Amino acid sequence: MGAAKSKRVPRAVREQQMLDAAVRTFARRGYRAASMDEIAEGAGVSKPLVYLYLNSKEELFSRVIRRESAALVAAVTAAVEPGAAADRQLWSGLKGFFAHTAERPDGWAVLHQQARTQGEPFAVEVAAMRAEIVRFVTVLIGAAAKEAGCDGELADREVAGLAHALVGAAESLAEWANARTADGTSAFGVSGERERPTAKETAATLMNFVWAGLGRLMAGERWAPGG
Amino acid sequence: MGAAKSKRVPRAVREQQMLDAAVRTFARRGYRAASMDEIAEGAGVSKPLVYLYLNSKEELFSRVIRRESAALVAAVTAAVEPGAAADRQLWSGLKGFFAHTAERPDGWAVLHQQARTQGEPFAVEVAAMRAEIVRFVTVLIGAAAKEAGCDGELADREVAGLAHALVGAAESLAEWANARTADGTSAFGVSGERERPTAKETAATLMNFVWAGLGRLMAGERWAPGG
Amino acid sequence: MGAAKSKRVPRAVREQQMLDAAVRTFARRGYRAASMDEIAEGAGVSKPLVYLYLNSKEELFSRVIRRESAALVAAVTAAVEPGAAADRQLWSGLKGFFAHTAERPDGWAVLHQQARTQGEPFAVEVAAMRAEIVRFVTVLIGAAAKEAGCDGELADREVAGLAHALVGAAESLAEWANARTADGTSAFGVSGERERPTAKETAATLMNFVWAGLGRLMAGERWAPGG
Amino acid sequence: MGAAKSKRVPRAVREQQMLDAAVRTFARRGYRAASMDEIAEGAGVSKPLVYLYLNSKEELFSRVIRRESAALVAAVTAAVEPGAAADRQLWSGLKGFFAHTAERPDGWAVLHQQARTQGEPFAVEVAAMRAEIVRFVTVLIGAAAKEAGCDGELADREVAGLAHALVGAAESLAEWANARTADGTSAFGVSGERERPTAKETAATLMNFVWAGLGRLMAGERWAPGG
DNA sequence: CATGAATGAGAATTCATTCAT
DNA sequence: TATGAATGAATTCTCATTCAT
Repeated sequence: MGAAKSKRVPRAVREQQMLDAAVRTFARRGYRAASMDEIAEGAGVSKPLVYLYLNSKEELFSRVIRRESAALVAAVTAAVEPGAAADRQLWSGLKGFFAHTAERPDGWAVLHQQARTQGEPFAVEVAAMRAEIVRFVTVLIGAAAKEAGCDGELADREVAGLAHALVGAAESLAEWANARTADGTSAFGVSGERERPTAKETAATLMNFVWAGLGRLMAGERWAPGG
Repeated sequence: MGAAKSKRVPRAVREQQMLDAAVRTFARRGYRAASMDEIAEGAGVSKPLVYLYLNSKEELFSRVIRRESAALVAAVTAAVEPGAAADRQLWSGLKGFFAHTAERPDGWAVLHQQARTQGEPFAVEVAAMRAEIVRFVTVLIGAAAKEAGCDGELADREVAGLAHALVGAAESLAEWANARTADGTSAFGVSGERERPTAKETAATLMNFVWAGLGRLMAGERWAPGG
Repeated sequence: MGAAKSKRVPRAVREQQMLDAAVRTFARRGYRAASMDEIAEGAGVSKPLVYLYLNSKEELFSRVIRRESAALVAAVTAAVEPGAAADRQLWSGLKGFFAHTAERPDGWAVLHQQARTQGEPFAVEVAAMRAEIVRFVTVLIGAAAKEAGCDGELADREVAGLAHALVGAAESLAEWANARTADGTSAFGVSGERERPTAKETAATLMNFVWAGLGRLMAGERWAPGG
Repeated sequence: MGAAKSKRVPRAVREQQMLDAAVRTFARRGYRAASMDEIAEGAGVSKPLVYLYLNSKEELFSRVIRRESAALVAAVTAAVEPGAAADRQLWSGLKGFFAHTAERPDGWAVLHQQARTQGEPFAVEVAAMRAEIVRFVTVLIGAAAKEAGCDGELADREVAGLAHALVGAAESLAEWANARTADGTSAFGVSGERERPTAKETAATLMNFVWAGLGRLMAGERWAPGG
């Protein structure tokens, strides 16, 4: 386990190795339970070197959060087709999101599960990235409404709510799709009754659900307790 | 601070005091960062007594999870009207859920944020409760489909997916509605631009969104990438 | 070495044992080089107990400084005869000072050598005690001048300077008299050419020198480079 | 910060730069708290170079002590007028001493405060220099006694004691005159009520006090408790 | 002459847990 | 029923020191 013994590596490379190991460890153990010893060993270096380059556990965690945040945003951004219709943009964005989170489950776990539950210094960093994505989705939904020619039907407030719900649902699905048991194996086994869904399938499920609801709402239909 | 000094309290009562303190502490600090010292002080007893009754930190956390899980399930169960139509049952269940999580934010935080991120022994316990709720919702959606006379349109698999998404969305909203700032105060202040939403409002928002989408899906409409 | 194994000792007693060990260790090694491990072992307890009672190395050092300061001031205060003539008071105070520093060489080393060289938080505490003693000596010299009927001859500024010099000289002599080699043995051995001087002798030496100079100055005699 | 980047500097020069940085750092932080990192950075070189030239922290500190000791002795020696009367020699020596310590406060702090409190290897080195100075002063006082024609009055032992006291007093005054606050600024500010005294003033203060006392003692006058 | 990369050893501090009463 | 006294085992972080280039 750990990287193959490779001495005298340039700093930039070593730092990435350390961040890689840190992502793994933080994802599996959580911020507090992760030990710098384990991270150093995972990176194939001694602890002092980790401190020399990353200064402290707190800063290391911050660096991890920032790197994974940036990677996620980049993946989603790269996936969308700029000029396309709103629904296509949303669709491609979702595919990109699910593909990225499936590819880097540890990174996603750190962002979604660990960073958000560690309070002030860290939760804020993830919140910022999340806000950026919500904003993007809000714009898309607004555009879709306009394209559908139903400007007045959806209040801004409602659009924002929908965006928030959509993002939340996507996060939930991503977590579920990447679920893994404690021993690190996938929760979807050959012996299990179902296979791990592909990013495309997951995106379709969500898109389907959301777009249908959206259509009705734009048509002015609401649910009421009385009904 | 803590309970007023009261000696010779019967065991059952003391245990509840301890669990109360533990919920508070685990919610605010997380499992690892919470110290048995703080919990004992919060309960107004000495540490050895906590160990005498609850045996270990791990067992204490388990007990907390089980107590809060049971309370949540009980609250939701008590809220639904047994004989009513599926949509009304869902609606009242959601109200019950949001009301309970709003009333016991620490309990919800322990279940949703802390227990799930601590791996094997604990995550499993919450997962069991969650599965129970998902099953309940699945039945409701199935019933709704039958009531709407569209048996064949929704595959079982799809129903399950919808139930999962619905539960996930509800969790997301509950977390958001109970958000608190680092200093422990509510994120929705008198001076803020918006008030903390009531359980009823939150339930309505979700119900609206979900029911609309559900209706369309049951009518056989789907979104397809082809546009 | 260390206290005999004695379990279950009341807190107040244990704290004194810890402070005793700390004085020894700080005196021999200096603040930085002293390890909490060594102090704990010296006190015959485990490290966590030291932290439980004294909180941190810094606070432990503070407590040591305050305890030793108080003991020194108490010893000097107890030694002077309140109603006596100024010179007798000075004499008895000096005897008390040298006796105390001879009896507790480690305490004196901590105050005089270690605390003063550790900067802000600690140096200030010793400085306060020292200032108290300088003030006391200043008053005595002033009284002596008045008794000798030479009010105008000695300016206040000069009196203060003399007090300062006198205290400095006493400190210097105390350090010298208690000098010990690195292996902890007295610097004045049987085989050496001289015995360690008694407190009385040291006091006499200083008193003699100071009083003589003081007399001349009060008589208005000064040294001038031209001479 | 540190010296301007200048490559390929001859060894002798580099060593002095390192010693300069070391004096600064040891004076401000103490032996233990001073880090080789800080010293290297202060000297504007890499750490390995420091080790290449000075071998170890211990040896570096030794070199510092020896350099500063030698400088101090040289300054005092250069100041005295060889053929002059004893009192003039003492006077000029004191002036030289105070001038030197004022000019190199860090060097003096290392000798007087740090080296003496670090035990065996270092304390001995300063002690040796100090002994040399005490011997010099002893000779001067003896000469003065002879000049004053009072050979028998002062026992050798007493002369030695006086020399010791005189040196101690001088050290004390030097420390006091060079006192600096924690933030590194002089304790005597423009805004303060008094200016930092000049070397000449400090020397006069001490000379005055000592010479007066000395005179009386040589005249055979003693203080006795019986008073 | 000079340095970027790397580490073994040890420091302070915390915490879950137990013992004796 | 209840607790003051006590500790083994980590954990984060620092530092003097060396190697390969």
